Amino acid sequence: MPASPFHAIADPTRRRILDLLRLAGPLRAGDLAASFPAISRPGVSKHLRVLRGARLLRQERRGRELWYQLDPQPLSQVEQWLIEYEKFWQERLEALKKVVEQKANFE
Amino acid sequence: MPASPFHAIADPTRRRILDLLRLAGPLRAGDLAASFPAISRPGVSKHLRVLRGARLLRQERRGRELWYQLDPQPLSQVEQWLIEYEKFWQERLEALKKVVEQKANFE
DNA sequence: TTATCATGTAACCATACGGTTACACATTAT
DNA sequence: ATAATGTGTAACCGTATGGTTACATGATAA
Repeated sequence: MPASPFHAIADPTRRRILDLLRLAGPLRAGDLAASFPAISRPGVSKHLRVLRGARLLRQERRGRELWYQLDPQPLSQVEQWLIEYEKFWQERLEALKKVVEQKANFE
Repeated sequence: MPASPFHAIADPTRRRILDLLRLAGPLRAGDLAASFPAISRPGVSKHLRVLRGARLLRQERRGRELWYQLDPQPLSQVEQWLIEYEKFWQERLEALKKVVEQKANFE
């Protein structure tokens, strides 16, 4: 079951992990764990597992180190879903604009 | 605790509820429940509660009926987060393009 | 070869989640 | 007044989630 990206990004810690990889480039599992002093290393490791399940991470083993890199591709699924809502609220903005203009004509 | 939109859209049933409201316009709680034969009415009601908590729904009482309407505004929070990733993969595509062109020069 | 390091996993725990049935409460219909 | 309708909530249940500590494994360092 390749977990959905919607579920993967629901957790704020997981979003921060993705942000770190996006901003800092590839990082080792230990680097990531060290970035979350409030959570134990295995705790972070479990989040990495979820992100891997959603295919949001690529991993490369270099000796005993494991480097993680962001693969944003599955996020396009979320983006696709959101696009329909952008259209929706664009229409609502258009409607609002008309109402405001209408009102302006009366003042 | 105004639940985050990230969490609200993590569940597929809740996404379908939002889709219904987006496509069909305002609907009564009962209409929505009827759209999910596999889930009991209180089950759907609990999903509505979560969506309300994320401020994704506006409700209007009309007699004993309760009409729900989509308010997509909080989704912009998700959109904002995603935009940074679009930039990121755009850059990766650019890089890929260059690599491919480079390769073409050698063949 | 032995110790150390980097990492994942297993087992466990408390809480959240998604579902159910039974109930409560207004509001409309009879 | 009483019945029926529309809706939310409480209590409960099994499973998932996010966290922990202890352990296993593979790769470098001494």
